[in-house]
Amino acid sequence: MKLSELRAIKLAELFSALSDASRIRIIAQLMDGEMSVHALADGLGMTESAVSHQLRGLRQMHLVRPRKSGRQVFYSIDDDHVSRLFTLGLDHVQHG
Amino acid sequence: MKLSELRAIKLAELFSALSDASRIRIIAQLMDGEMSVHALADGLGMTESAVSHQLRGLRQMHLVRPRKSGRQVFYSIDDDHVSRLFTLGLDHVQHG
DNA sequence: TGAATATATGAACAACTATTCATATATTAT
DNA sequence: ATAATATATGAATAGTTGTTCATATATTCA
Repeated sequence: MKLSELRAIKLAELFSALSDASRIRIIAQLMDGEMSVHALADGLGMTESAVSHQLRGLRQMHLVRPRKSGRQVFYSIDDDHVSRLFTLGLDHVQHG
Repeated sequence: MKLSELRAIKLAELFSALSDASRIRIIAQLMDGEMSVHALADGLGMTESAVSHQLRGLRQMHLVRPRKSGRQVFYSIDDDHVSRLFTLGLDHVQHG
């Protein structure tokens, strides 16, 4: 398959966004519906700063989407591709 | 979604294996069929050592599979999950 | 306005990673 | 057995990354 260097980099960046256990756990939480940064941090036992830093990367890759409400920001899975990538990966890990 | 820490790590490791442009280009090449290490290195403009190092990681994550024939080793995509992950990711990058 | 809360961000540091170079192993041919 | 070829591997190094800590911005409440 012919793949330009630029596109290879973009694709690698996408998978990089999913290449960390903390981010995976964030996505897993969001699979059940949107959540605030605070709730995510609480649920995962991470500092809010660490979660916020990670959400930034996920946001930039369009894997999660923010919705601001008052002083809270609720994050959710951005689109269907993301949950499909996630569950497909999980499949591979489970009966790989 | 409830996800054990161990499973989160495994999933992150899977995506990590796809988180580098060189490895993505290797996979892209293999999408067309099996190839020797030498042919991969030639086609990608990488040293055979670098390719071999990367193939090791891909092999360990069961993303590619080796077939030894004489002194050559031909690599191919290990299973269907891999090509599906690859094309799904490509989808997201293209019309994301 | 001022205090409190929620999130974001920059800098710094430790941990990890991809490549290169040198070398090792394995297979084939002479 | 020796030389040549294909691949693999260990060590070293440069570059990248995730977390923490301190601080900044934004919003609500009194």
